[in-house]
Amino acid sequence: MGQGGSGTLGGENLLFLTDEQLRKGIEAMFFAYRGFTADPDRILAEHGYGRAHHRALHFIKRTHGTTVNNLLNVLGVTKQSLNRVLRTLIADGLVESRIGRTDRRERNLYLTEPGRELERKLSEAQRDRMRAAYRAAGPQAVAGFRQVLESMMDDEIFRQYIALKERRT
Amino acid sequence: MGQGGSGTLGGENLLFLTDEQLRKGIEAMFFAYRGFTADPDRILAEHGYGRAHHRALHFIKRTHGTTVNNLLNVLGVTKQSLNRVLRTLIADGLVESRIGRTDRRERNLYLTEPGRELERKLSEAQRDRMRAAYRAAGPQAVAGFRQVLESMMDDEIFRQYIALKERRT
DNA sequence: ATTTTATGTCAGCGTTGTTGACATTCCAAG
DNA sequence: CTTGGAATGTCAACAACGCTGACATAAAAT
Repeated sequence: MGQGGSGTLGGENLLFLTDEQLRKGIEAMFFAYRGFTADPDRILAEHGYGRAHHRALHFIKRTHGTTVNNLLNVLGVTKQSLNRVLRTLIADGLVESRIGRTDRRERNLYLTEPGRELERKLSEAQRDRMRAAYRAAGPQAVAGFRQVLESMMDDEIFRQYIALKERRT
Repeated sequence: MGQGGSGTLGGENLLFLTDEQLRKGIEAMFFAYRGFTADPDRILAEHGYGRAHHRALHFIKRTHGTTVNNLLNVLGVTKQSLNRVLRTLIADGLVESRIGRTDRRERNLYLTEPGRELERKLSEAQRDRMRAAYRAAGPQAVAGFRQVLESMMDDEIFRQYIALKERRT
């Protein structure tokens, strides 16, 4: 949808896609992503963690009881890489790993209370920045922002993630 | 332009900033950034380089003759970290490092022809994806996209970069 | 001329990505 | 039931790229 109405989008609407415009978009993405991760990074550093720990905490919270396998599909890293991060989180008591009931090879992952607390702190910092950016830009800009981001994702990965969430209900 | 009409943005427009909406934005940022870097990453891997090399090539092209010091301010990394990357690029003949004329401590950095060629290949891959996303979302969405990204940056870093570009003219 | 400051290089460490080897568990074939 | 293969997760070792510390060189200040 939305592509049918190309009649209103004349050739002049494609002209604005100069290399210079695209370059500005690319650089904006680079600088913005740095801002986007800056606040959580500071909190993580205090705890001796890195960005990978944040991602794990985030998605374990999002999909309570998920397995290691599910998680690494979403995160797009190898299980070995994820495992190192999980090991420290489990050792520090932020994540609980229970052996699967139906399949004993699987591990179901849950946040403990301390885990939820740290996740909340990280999320809040990131949400604060996102909220400030949203407010400064306005609702219409936000809609555009989301549209462009969703077009920029690897469709494959994204659909996988969506499917994963739905499978869990 | 466009920002003057804040009168049309009532309180109800702030209500949409639920935690759930913000979370979606955060995840979109995460997935989109992965898509954003995926194509260049593949090309870089073929050459035995990483993302850091891409960033260096990009900004050396953008600001021809820039110094190491300028570059690491833009990139937001330590000079030691940047140096490792620069060393390989110089050794491989993609970047030329000339001793500064006015200040012999400085090194002015330039892309060689092979350097320009790789940079072009990387940029094109990234621009292709950005262009596709822009086209799919439409001009208005693009404007919003840029607005939100710019609000999300660390002002300090961004202003530094802008100032840097202007100082160079 | 000597000390201080600025720029860039070299060495070594930590996080987090990678591949390879392996233990455990499940399931299907015989 | 047993055996062989597939799936899940863990352990080990390596590479990319952040970081701090130590240092050489050049410029600037005293």
